Amino acid sequence: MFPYPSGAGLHVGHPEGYTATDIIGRYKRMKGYNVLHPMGWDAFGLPAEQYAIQTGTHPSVTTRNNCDTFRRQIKEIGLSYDWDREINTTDPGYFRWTQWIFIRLYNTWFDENLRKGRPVEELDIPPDIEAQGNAAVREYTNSKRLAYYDHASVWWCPSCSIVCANEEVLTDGSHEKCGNQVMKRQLKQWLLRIPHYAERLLEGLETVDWPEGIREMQRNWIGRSDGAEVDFSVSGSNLKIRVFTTRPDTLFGATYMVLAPEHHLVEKITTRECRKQVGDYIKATMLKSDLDRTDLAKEKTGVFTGSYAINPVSGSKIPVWIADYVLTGYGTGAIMAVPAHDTRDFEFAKKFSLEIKCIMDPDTDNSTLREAVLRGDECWTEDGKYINSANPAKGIDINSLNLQTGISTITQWLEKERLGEHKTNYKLRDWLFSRQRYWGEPFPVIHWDDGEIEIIDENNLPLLLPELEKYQPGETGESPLANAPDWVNVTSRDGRRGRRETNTMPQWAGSCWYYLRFIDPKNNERIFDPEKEKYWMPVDLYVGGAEHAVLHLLYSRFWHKVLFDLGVVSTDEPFSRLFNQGMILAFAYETATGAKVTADQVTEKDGKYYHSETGSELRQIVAKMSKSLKNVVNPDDVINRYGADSLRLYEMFMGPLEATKPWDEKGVKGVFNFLSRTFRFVSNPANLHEGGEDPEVLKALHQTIRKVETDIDNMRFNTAISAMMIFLNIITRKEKITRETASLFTLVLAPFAPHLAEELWQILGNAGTLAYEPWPSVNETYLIEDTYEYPVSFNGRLRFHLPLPLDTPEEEIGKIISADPRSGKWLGGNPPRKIVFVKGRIINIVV
RNA sequence: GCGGAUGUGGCGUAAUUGGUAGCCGCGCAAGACUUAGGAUCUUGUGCCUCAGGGCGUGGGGGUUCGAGUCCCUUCAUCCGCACCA
Repeated sequence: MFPYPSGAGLHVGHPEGYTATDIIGRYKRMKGYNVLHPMGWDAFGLPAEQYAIQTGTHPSVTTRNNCDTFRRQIKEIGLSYDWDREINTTDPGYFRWTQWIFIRLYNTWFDENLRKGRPVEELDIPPDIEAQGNAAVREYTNSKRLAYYDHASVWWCPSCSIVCANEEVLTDGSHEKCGNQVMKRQLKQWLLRIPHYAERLLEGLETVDWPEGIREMQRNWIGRSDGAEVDFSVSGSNLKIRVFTTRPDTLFGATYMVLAPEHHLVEKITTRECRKQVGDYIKATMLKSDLDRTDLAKEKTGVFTGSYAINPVSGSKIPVWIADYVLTGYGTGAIMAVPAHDTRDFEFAKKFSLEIKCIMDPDTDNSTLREAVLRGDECWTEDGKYINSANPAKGIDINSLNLQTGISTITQWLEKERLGEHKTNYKLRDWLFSRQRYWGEPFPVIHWDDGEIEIIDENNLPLLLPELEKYQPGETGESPLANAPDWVNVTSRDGRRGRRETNTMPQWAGSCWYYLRFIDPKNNERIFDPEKEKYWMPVDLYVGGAEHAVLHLLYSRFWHKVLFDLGVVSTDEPFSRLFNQGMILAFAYETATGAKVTADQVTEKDGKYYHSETGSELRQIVAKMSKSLKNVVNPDDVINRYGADSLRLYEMFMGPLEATKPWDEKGVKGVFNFLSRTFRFVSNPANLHEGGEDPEVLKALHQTIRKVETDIDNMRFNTAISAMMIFLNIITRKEKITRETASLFTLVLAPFAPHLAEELWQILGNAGTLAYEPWPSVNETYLIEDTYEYPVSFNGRLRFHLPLPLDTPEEEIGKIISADPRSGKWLGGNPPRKIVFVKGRIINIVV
């Protein structure tokens, strides 16, 4: 995953994944593969803009400087990127195509029958819409587009005058940048209809080689749930309240209903007597943040509307309440409450003394619990046998059925009676796709004064950002782009007036498709050459942090599927294999009062840590690297002290790539020692000879080649390095190896420590670079063993070792063991009861 | 609460996937070389030990000739999600 080039430069966490793919890239090249290993910059984003507000420096200047720093640092690490393919999301030659994709989204609708996106030109307009004229047709078309413009409720930070993404709002409802409370606000926004692709996004997860945890997180985020929608009529009116439930089987236990405070029927059904309390409650709800509303520690709240609904199966009158535990954005924004069999409804019913009617005899051995459930004193959400669940007059009876058959029986009945229908719901919501910022891709959109939205012709892309005097956002929720009237105001040839869209796209936009542009980064005619796309896609290996588990990886998959439906790309999924590298933590030190101390001011003595100047004792903690903890490790410092190869090697030697692990400079010293010893040994002519190679060295060499190649294939770089260390220890003991062996070992080391390996390659008298030398092939004949040192155990306890030819027949083992003088002690004069012999593994004697 | 993962020496970790627990590295100890060592090299290093051995992979139980690995149970830590009906 490409980085956001921050002003702070790289920390040692960045090169972890980069080194891993670099090793694989170099190794695969040696194996003869054509490798696409590129790098670029996800360079739109808020920090450069905040800096512009403070200093007036144009974000492009800040961005360029930051990219220069990142590029320099990455080059110093020796990452073998193809720099001809470098891309930058802020480059007009790049974001022109981001805008192009937006236009594609705008001009696409989702065909539910074919389950794919199609151009809006292919959208059938229903005759009754057609008959209503152009405006109706336009509205209908807009309601189908994957990108649409509408009112949306967004987080707003009044202190920064800026809209915040959900992830920028902390748990206590404050803005992470300034600490002030954010509020909800209605603004006209661009949204993308990602939920249309929910099912496709779920299905695709089954086809990719991704970590199970990430796939599960995406499934949870998409949040498919199957159930039914059921209509409840309001007593004394012809209004109907539709609810969504995953448990239609508990309909007989529905003793009240709850609407979300924002539900459109609330006003209509609230009786005059209840108007004040309902109004007050709605007002109070609006003031609460979403986070307050979902806080489980808080008691449930709600008020009665004064109206009753009719339970469609039992015919009984049940009260209708409003409560903020029912969310407006999910399902129908209304529920039937079954307190006996839903924990949330149970809590609510207890608090407001509502009826709790048990309709299921629980499957449990706990008789106290069972009786409590039957009395309505406890809540039961699992399986059992239905009771009180029949209404002969309506022809429905599910008594004595279990949960699974109960759900299907009652759903079929509901559909037959036209009271409801089977329904699948998703948690996934429309994606809020615009931000009130300057430093992002401008939307290629004009809003004409008559309300029409016009998309700029794609031949006129890119639409560039205007130059600004000030980057401060407007007071009213307008983007800083509103400060550029010459840019914003447009007049058509026929005199029609309009304004350009002043929102910009979120940072996700550029990163949603960057992997595609690497295929053909300089193409000015099209987004990429389709032939090249077919050649390279899908991405064979995508390495990045788990923090992008949902957002980036879900958004990318969504865009990719739309592009696939439109025939722009040739694969349904973009990333065949995903690997998450673990986070690198670092030691931090703090004084008794909690003040943080940088590592260079810490002295270690007898396992304790002291401040170098004050001498006071410090506490060592392991934590994520951050400025506030003063524990950020800069790769520049590591390179200055130990060299780039040591940095690379330690990044990989620390532990498994997927593990979270703490950075420890002592560990860098370990791999530095290994590289130094390698250099001293191989570069010393006294250690090299031209004769035949010692068979033990040959065997060790070929074992090492085998181990390193299988480890690279499995992304287990830590054990590959360990194998090379073992080989060095062996040849150091042998004191002399052939020049040939030294060269082959150098090639094995090359993907990990390319700088040192090149140096050794030349010292060994080889021509040119080793970068394109073929990877050494394993000669199996050197690996064949004829004897094996068997561990001999008695009752599973290892007692001694016994070297035997590998072709020793099993029948002879007993004799050999009995004949061994060491056996007597463990046999204790008895014959072995049983001998377990596993060829080439172990011998175990049961006494 | 739900979901995912992880628990192995003083530390980072390894273990042919049911077959010798602790490879490799750090640290530590002793020694060599040295004016010197935060350089280099050698040796040792899980714990206990009456020196024969015993005990050891978070705890308890089980399967097996044999368990870090499989099963049951329990505890702890980390990461996600969280009133989604």
